[in-house]
Order: sequence, then structure tokens, then C-alpha cells
Amino acid sequence: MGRPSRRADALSRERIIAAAITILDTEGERALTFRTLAATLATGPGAIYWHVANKKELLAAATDALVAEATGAGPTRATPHERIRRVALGLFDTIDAHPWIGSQLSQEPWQLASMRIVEALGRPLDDLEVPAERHFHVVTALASYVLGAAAQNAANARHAPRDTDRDTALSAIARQWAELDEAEFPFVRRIAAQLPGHDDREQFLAGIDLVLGGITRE
Amino acid sequence: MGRPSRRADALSRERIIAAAITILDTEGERALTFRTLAATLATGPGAIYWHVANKKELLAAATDALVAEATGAGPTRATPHERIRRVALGLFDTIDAHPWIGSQLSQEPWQLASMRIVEALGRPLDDLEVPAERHFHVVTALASYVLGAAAQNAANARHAPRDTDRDTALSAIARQWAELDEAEFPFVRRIAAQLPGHDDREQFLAGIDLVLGGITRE
DNA sequence: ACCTGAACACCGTTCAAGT
DNA sequence: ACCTGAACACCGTTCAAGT
Repeated sequence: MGRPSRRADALSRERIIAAAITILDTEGERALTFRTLAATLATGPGAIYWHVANKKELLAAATDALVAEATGAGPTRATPHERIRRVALGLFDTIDAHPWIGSQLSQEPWQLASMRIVEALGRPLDDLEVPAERHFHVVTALASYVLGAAAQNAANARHAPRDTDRDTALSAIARQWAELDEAEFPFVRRIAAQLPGHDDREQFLAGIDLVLGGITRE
Repeated sequence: MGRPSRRADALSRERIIAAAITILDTEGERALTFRTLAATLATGPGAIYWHVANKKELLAAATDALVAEATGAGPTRATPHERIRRVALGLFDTIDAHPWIGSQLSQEPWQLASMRIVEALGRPLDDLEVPAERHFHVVTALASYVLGAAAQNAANARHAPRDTDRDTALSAIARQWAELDEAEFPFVRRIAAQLPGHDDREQFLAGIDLVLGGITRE
């Protein structure tokens, strides 16, 4: 029931956010500028400020839009465990596709997006027979793991050289790890061999299972 | 055995990093500028570039210095479980005291600081009777949780209003949560009551125990 | 009500010139 | 070898002026 804009190409909060997401995804975080954004929208930088308070709010809104999509809906007839895995994996994939969300989420904590994540991860806990007093506890641990893992993965995605493929990149890091000082980094040296060939999503889900294993233990 | 500087107040990488940490801690991330830093060191901005490649490297070096301190040494005669808790809590406290580390760690993944964390968290795994093939797996999960939780906590610390104390701030958020739309956020509404009065460090350690519980489960 | 674009107050970084 | 500081190429944000 919103009043219609006079022109189809009129500026709007939604169009600004959509354009920002496109720039962030295709050109990277550093490329998002009020000038480039204004150029994309065929207007001046000042015009954007009529619809959006500032850059921080713009980034928060862009993050929220994608997180809302990732946590929304979902077919519900599944075990609680399975539902949590589904939400977590959805978030992982969203952050992987839009790596800039990773740094965003760990910077603005009580924002709407974080609340959506807590809600989506927490709702299945009732059916998991976790006592209500522990819900806050447990959902915090789950969310911390999900956000931490996703942020790490996003950072990796951001820093991966464009021209080399994943396997050779991982092998290069593994080789680097294997050459570390034995006295200072014995553990990292030893696990270097396990680095190439691992699957990020599998690894992520294994961590979820670890946490869930701890939850349903007693 | 490094050759001595001629003047005691000569610029050096160490002095620059120390000055940067002081500014970051006392004035916040936004206040760290090559100009303010240069002013603090009584020199011009260009001088800093002789010792440090750029701002990114400076932040990485500052982070590494503090993480090295947090993960270094530690009395060793304790159970593996206890050693992991100790390392994790040390990191938590360090990030709590220097919140800017939080965002730093989730932005530069394969940097030295992350490797120190992996090493410190992973070394006790041998004695925890975790099979070697799972070490990479398990240490990744632990590190993700630690970094995620610490980043969240750091973000909270950064955004807390200066003049209000913790209790009233938490109560305000709890009230806000309790007023959310029941249809959209039933879970968050319900756990709102558990928000005030919780202890961040306890909550953090409980999460560690959850993950460790999952590890030693089978 | 909404848009324009010049202008303000900054940044990180470079570089010729000094010692 | 190391330092100086002006200058370059940008930023986010504001605001008088327009429609």
C-alpha cells in the first residue's frame, strides 16, 4: 500500500541497497564509495543521503537484507539437529558468496542481522530437549562458532589470489606451514598435511556437529 | 646483537607499533592516523613508511605483538582441557582489553597471529587422545569459536555507551528484545530475560566446554 | 519532497629534498 | 640510512541551491 513513486527510475532505499550489494559483490568492499554508488545510480552523492543516514547504516541494511533471506523460511519438517545444520550452512554459503558480510557481522553486534541469526539457530532448541535455562548459553555458543567460522572463510575468500585455483593456493600455504620453526610451531607443522584437499563446507558442518554433540551430551 | 641506534629517541618499528597500540587502546580505531601517529612520535607521516610498509602491516604487527604475548608461555602442568581453557581465556581477555584486535583477526586470516592461536589451542590435543587425523578438524572448530566469541565481545565493548554501566546497558537491550514481534522473534523474546546478569567470561568458557565436550564425546 | 554538485575536512601514501 | 613535510589522489559528509 506504499504510495507509488512518480518515476520508475526514482531513487529509493531499496534501489540504493541493491546497487550497493552489486558493487560490494563484484568490485569488493573498497570499491563501494558514495561517488561510485551515485554514478551507478546516475545521481550525485548527496542524493543518497536523503534515503540513507550514512555508510554504516547502508552496510548494515545490505547485510540485513541478505541475512534475512538466508535465515528466512526453510522447509520445517526435519529433526532439530538437521534444522540447525541447515540454517548454519545457509549462512555459511551466503557469507561465502558475499564475503563482505563476514566483517560486517563481527563489527555491528546487536544489529538486526545478528538477531535473525540467533532466532534461526535458537528456535530448534526447544525440540532438542535443551532446558530453557540453557538456551541463551547454547545459542550464544552456536552463533559464535557460526560467525567465527564464516568470518574466517570469508577472509580467506577475500584474500585468495584471483588467478590461482583453490588447490594450488592451499598447497602453497601447507608448504609454508611445513617449513615453520619446529620449536615454535610443532602443531601447525604437523597438521599442514591435512590442509590441502579438505572441504570447507564439510569442515564447517563438522564443527557444528561438535558443538551440537556437546549440547546433547548429558 | 642488533646494532645500536644512535639516538635513544630514534624511530624504530617497535616504537611505532607501541605508539599505535596506545592510540588504538585509548582513542579507538578511528583515531589511528599516520598523522596523529607521526605527531605522537614527533615526526612527519612519511618517516613511518621507512619502518612499516603501510597501515595494514602496522595493524597486523600490533595484533601479532599482543597475541604472541597472550599465547606465549603459560605454566604447563595441567590437564589438556585446562590448558585449552587457559589459552582461550587469555585470548578472550586480551581481545577484551584491546577490542580492535577482534576485527583485525577476522580480517587477515593466514597471518602470524592466527597461526599462534592455532598452535596454542592445538598443542594440548595430543594429550587429549584425539586421533591425529582429526586434529586439523578440531583445532579449526576451536579457533572459530574462540575468534567468533571474542570478536562479538569486542564489538559489544566497542559499542557500549561510555557513560552507562554494563548492567543498565544489558537491561536496556533485554527490554528491547522483549518488545520484538512475537511472530518473528519468539526465541529471542524468550531468552531476553537471561541477558542481564550473565558473566561474559563464564559464558565464553561454557562454550569452550561445549566444544570440548563434543570432541571427547565418543 | 527530493535531487544536484560544489565544497569542507579529512584520509593513506608518495617523493623530492634534506641530513 | 634515515627523516621531513608538502603534495597527490582520494574519501565521507554537508549544504545552499534548485525542481
